[in-house]
Amino acid sequence: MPELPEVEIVKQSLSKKIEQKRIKKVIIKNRNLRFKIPLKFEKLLEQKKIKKVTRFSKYLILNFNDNSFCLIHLGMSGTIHLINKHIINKFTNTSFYNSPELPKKHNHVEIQFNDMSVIYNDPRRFGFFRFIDNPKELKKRFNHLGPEPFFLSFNLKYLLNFFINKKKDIKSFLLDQKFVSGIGNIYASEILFLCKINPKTYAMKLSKNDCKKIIYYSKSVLKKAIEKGGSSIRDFKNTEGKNGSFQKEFKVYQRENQGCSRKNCHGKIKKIFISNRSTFFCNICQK
DNA sequence: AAGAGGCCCTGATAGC
DNA sequence: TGCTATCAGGGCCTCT
Repeated sequence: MPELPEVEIVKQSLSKKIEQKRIKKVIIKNRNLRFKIPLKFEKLLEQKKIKKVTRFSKYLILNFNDNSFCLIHLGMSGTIHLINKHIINKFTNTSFYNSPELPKKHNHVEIQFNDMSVIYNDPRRFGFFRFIDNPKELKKRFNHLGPEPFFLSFNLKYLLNFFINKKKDIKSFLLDQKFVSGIGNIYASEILFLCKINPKTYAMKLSKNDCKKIIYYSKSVLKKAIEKGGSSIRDFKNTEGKNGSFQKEFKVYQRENQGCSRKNCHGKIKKIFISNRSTFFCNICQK
């Protein structure tokens, strides 16, 4: 589910629901996520108060009052569910895992508060939870990541400089979190369509104007997706179980063989694979 | 150093 | 009905 806009939607609802609350209990059902959750993890979180919930790129960050953090990544299939206590009390006093509101399988992590519980579900287990001791450590975790499209540092000078002698396609760079962080496979195709740039174009071949368009549309696509509550393909819902609607705005993603939506373009949407990831583009207006 | 490719994992769907 | 193959929103690691 989760590129930057979907993670932002989760962040917004988590902020509303758990900020200023104290973690009462943490119950781990399956420690084998992307990185194994250490045995001491529960103790590190219990009794900590959540000062703020923030996000960087596709990472969720629980900021605790004592300046420690919990870093959460949703991988490919991670979802977060909020369950109110009055519901769970009908089922069990100790765990929310059996709530009928949850998926039946793959609920791995439960963080309990007085009045509610946060449940992490992840069938493919590509996501992770990590306790971070201090702000310096946190910063270190993000050291290798490029700017988000929204940052001022994601500017023309940065792109032109980055693309010098880069003999690799632009689609791969949009997915490369070291170059720009937060864009994933869906929005990469959507952004390049709006730019009218072929996804296989080598980065070093892009004009100044191409770079300007990439900057502009990276921001605008992500911003609009956030406004629409994210994209709900397969099972993405916000923590209250509501669907996003940006999937209705897709111009190319999952539109193979359909006509180009651009006025006066008679092109057809093609699907190709670039570094093993599906890539969609119009065969006419993207050259 | 840049770039290509494999791999982690489960589930949904397509094709026989 | 049930097999097998392929693909899915991500990112890390290794090899050349």
